[in-house]
Amino acid sequence: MNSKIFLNTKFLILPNSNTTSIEILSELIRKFGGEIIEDLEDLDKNTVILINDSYIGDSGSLIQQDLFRRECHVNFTTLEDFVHANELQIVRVSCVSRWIKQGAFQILGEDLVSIISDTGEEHGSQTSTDNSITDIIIDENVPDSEAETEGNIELESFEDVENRNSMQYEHINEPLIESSYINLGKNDVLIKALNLLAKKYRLKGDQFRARSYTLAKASIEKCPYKIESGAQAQRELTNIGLSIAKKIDIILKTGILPGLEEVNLVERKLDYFTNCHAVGSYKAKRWELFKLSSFSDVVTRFPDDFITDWTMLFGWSYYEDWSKRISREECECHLKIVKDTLKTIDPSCHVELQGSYVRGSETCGDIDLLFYKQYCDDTKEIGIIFEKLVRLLFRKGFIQCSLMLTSKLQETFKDILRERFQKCGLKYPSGSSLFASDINKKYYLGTKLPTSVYKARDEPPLLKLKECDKYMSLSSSRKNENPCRRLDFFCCKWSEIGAARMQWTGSGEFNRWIRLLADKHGLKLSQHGLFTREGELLESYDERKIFQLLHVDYVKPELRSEGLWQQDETKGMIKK
DNA sequence: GGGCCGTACTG
DNA sequence: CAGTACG
DNA sequence: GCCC
Repeated sequence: MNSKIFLNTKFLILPNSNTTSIEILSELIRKFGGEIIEDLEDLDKNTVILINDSYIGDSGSLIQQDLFRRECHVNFTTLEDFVHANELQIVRVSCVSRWIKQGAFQILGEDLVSIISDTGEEHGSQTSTDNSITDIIIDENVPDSEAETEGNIELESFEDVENRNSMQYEHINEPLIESSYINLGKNDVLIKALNLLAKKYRLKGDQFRARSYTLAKASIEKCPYKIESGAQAQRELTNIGLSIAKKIDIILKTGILPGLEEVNLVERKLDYFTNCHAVGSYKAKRWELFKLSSFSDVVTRFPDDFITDWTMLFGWSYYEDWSKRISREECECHLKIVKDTLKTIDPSCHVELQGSYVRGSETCGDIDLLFYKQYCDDTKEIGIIFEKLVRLLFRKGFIQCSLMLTSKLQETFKDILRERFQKCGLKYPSGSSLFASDINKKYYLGTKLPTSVYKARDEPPLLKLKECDKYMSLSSSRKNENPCRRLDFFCCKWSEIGAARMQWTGSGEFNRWIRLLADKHGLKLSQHGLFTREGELLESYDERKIFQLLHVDYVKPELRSEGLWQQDETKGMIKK
């Protein structure tokens, strides 16, 4: 019944395609036969350029050009040339929903967008005057300043947000609604909305409100039937209260996710920053407050931030590589290399994969390795092995960078560090220590396999650096080279192997759930074991015993990923 | 109205 | 101590 | 924002 109205048509979405609603649109385009491209190399003469409506002014031309260029994930000038040479059509993204609705791919005159720079000159200065009155600025600031001045007592009601935003962005929201022809899963719209709300509050630094939305989302994900009303959800599911119930009603009624569209430029900036290692909501908020929107902005304005938190240099350098997923096979190759070198240092030291790998994930975000020695409860000993191991693996070219140092290792890595500092115009702080301890119980590393051992599939990163930040990038781009991976070393005492495996197997949500459960029993659980409130050890060696002491059936690692472990414990999901 | 996981490392 | 990170 |  779905005609392939976009068959043989490629679409390039600008300024970027990594916002949630654009992702949904992309799915739709693919579903109706179209192809979404990310790179200019894939452009052809029939490619249609889609422009996010929030960058299109009343007259149908591009507004906020300098911002647009900065947000652009492709080189805008190159694109412009190609567009002019091949007379490509440039259309507002909101047309997609109309095409699908009408079942015909037909571009009308009013859909077309002009991207021709009025001045023809370089971007940069021309924006300051006109933009103060453009709708973008207004859209962005009104909701936020309001929320701020309300002083956190009563947050803006959902209805308010809807009134502010739905008018302007109805066309963007529209395709999410009429799911008659969009075959989304039963509660997918709700799940997506709650996920966005969680993300929004996490970026704001409101971890608890964010967590509430995460838990509510989990409840709905596990709900086997379609939710018909907010009241029903509140009645039958846990972690859904009055406020979320109201939101559910609005979404069910209108299909809109009010106030959640990508139009919020502030959130997008925060998101760009916080996806860099060592940048959390605090730093991101501060930078955003100073109107910075790229790492190159930050390095000019607050160079000290990069000196004190130098690991950001590597977060920046590997921003794209570290957003890529890793195959299980590649995880095993990383383990083998570490294991082989470990053997030459201390053959009695063991190392094993943990994290999402042991939970059986198809792909992993990073690689977690747990080290221990039989009968050895001295983690210092392993800390010393770590240091040697890191040095050897760096010399072999496997380790690219370390986000944790000791005095010896600062010496080992000093050339790389100096190069990175200088690359972004900073002076290497040769007098100061970039480490706090001389024996670390864990290491965060960047590692890369030689292609002779394993070649990872060439996939686009999930996150892209802005054009102006790319000069620092060490990500593998399209070279015949593997991406750099995040690899973590952890260690544990032999006597704590059970509790440690529990911790490092995760998931994070599973850990929080079972620790909260321990707390309800008046106990405390950590990677060091299960303890009484007074600190008396109950169990740390035998993982199954820990489960027993908490009165829960053993949960297989495969069931410890988000949302899977409470299958026998329906109370967690459905109220009784 | 207070709690929301518990720990390691950095400055 | 706060901030960031790890599962 | 939810739960006790």
